[in-house]
Amino acid sequence: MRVLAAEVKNHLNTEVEVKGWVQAIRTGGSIAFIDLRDVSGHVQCVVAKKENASIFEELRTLSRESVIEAKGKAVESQAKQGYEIQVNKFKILNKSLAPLPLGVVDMVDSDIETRLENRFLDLRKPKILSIFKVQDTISRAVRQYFHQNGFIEVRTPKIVAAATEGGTELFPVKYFDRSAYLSQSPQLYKEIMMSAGFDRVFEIAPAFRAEEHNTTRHLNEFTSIDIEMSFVDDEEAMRVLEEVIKVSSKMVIEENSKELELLGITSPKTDYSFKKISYAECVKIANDKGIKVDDGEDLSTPALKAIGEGLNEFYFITRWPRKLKPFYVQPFDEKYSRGFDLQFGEVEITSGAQRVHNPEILIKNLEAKGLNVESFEFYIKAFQYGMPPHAGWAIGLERLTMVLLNLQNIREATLFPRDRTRITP
RNA sequence: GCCCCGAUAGUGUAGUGGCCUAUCAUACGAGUCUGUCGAGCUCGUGACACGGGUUCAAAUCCCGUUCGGGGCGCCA
Repeated sequence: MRVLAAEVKNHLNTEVEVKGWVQAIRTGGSIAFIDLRDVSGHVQCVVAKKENASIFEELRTLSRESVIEAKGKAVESQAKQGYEIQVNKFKILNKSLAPLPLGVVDMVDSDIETRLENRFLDLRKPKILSIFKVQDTISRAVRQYFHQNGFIEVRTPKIVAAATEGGTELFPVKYFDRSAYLSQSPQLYKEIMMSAGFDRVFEIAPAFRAEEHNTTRHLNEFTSIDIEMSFVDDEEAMRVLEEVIKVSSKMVIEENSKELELLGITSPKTDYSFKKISYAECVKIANDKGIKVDDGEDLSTPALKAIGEGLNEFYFITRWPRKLKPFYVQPFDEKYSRGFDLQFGEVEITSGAQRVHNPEILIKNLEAKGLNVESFEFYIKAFQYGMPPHAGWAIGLERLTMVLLNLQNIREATLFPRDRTRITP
């Protein structure tokens, strides 16, 4: 019966069997130690030559990162962990080649490129694994929250006929004898689900953007956590968003203390204030800090840096000018909209809004943005037979992971990032 | 789409026209060692991305190619 490395301490003075990777080998003339690592952690295994010469020989000639199974008695010892396994049975399940393309526990760090090229090895590092354990907690927390609050999980098509929002570039795909695109966002479909009467939906799914951006916060394929709610306004959507983030960071703190420590997050913040700053205020703040922004112009990265400076904190930017937001965003007045962004420092985490629910206004907005109304017919139709008022938003899972863990590059928060130059591994 | 930068052993680096037969660490290999845990010690293997040019002389300067990193725009 296999025991995980982290569980060995609960089986002292009994025979245990562990399976995993040989992380380190330290040999003396007649005693050999190996650190065996699995998903839970690592444990020291020891063999003395005089007690078992053949195992001793086999152990000392192993290559690092080979996969083995070892049986023996778990005992208290002078090992750093306070216990170890005295191996009496041992089997190599698969040898590793040497030297390794990158060291799993070496003193020297590798470049991000080397790491991503050899991601299977990079991911063996307990610290890197921790990122994805935390990401798992986040997605579990948001799912749990949604299910507890009346949301239905849905799946919308990722192959679409045309651009949904304009603006961003799409990846074309061949669809039999027609051309189609990879979906940039489930926006139109989750709104149609409001017309369908599902009341509240969420979807956690990939989104594809064909922009040739080359930054530490953009991916060409990312995971979008999308929601849409009927009969609510922008304020309620922001309240739900705030709760979702609080609930997930709380669960991370509760369940991932070991991982947070490995990642160097010693005192995770819990009391985010979720201040609301209007677009107009943001323009003023940026200009006061010497970053010129004209009223009505989009907030540039330097402007967002100035606004987010020193704010190690989530905050909303609300009341965006209508002309800066997509056609489906509900107007607030002549000039402003009910669209909002959630920022963490300079990074945009979420974009959301109360949506237009009146089909005439929708058509007017489409025309005003220069979009082809005909190609949105399937969508507009859903508005013409009883569409409730609704609001929603989308969070980038990788971006959320990134800011909660203070990662410097979004690729760190993705197993196999798809960026400007990478489609493999 | 625009702009900037980089490429030296498996990994990460030093190097600024001659002292480079290329530094150091780590990894790897051999040896040594009964309690290691970043093991120690001895010895060894191993690299200037590719192509052209300048020069008496190029890792170093120039041009091109390839690969990569980053900033802006845009966005999650």
